[in-house]
Amino acid sequence: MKIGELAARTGCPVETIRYYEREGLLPEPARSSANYRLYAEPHAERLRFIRHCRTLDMTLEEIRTLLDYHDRPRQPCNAVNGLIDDHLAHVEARIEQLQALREALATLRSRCNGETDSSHCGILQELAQPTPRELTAETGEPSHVPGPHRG
Amino acid sequence: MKIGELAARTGCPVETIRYYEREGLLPEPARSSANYRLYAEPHAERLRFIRHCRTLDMTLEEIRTLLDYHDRPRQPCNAVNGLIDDHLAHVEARIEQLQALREALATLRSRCNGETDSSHCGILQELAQPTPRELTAETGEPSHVPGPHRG
DNA sequence: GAAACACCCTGTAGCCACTACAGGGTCAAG
DNA sequence: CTTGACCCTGTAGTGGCTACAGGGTGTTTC
Repeated sequence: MKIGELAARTGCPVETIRYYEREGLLPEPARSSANYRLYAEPHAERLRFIRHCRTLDMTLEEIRTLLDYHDRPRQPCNAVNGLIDDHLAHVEARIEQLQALREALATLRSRCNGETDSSHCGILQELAQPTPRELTAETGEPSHVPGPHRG
Repeated sequence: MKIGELAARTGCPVETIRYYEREGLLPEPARSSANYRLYAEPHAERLRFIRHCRTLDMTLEEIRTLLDYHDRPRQPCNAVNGLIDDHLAHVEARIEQLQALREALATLRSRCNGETDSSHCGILQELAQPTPRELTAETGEPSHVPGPHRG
């Protein structure tokens, strides 16, 4: 099958498939006489594996590691457990951060008393204050889970 | 004060201050005879405002909008409320996504039965399956809140 | 007065995981 | 023979920084 069909079957954009190939996550497929990429079922399976991991917000680096275990199955799988555990910890840490954020935003939101003139807006006044310590504090290891702004 | 002192006072790295200036969030300060940036207290206040917003995971674009209200205070502040509400909604949506993610990861984690050989690892087998619909589904508007991987 | 050092400057490239072109080739249908 | 859908490579852009390279400035110390 050509790249468009693979894309349709897996729900992964064509450009992203080529990107994964450049990144070495997908092997280079065969080519037709017109230099079109020609994929078979194993490619589709591997791509589904990658996309499944991506919906779990794993980095490409983490996925590379998992694919490595997948490709060389004689290794012990403890490291797979460890990778998942670490990732789970990252996600949980990020949830806690975002919950604190939600609290802070809700408090902020309650500052506005309905003045029509933004020079008296409590939200803007609050934001002009230095950031409270509990939001500034380093939370140990970096979380590696993105925040609220994604396409 | 020079840029290093401003950085120390606000906890914002020097490079980031220059970046905010390039982005038009901080006005261009006066310069010394040696072409060093010279800041005064209003610059520090504005920078604290920006950093406070950033700890609330607002985008620079959102912050630009808020600064606009801050700078031209005769405008009504309803839009400020709206911006905060929208942002809060993004954060809440992202929390829900991450909670679903946590569930999925926990389920995945439970798949490993302790086999020593990764060819029998239930986690890898599970990941090789197509992504379940509930994780694939489009959730309406994009969330714009980052996921679990951040420095 | 010179050397060491901390600080400052500009400009550019890198990070991640894509996404979006530009500029071209291929192929089947009408 | 032209339209249109698909494919190719390569490059640049996204956000919010971060990290240089390659230079200038200013104070301190020998």
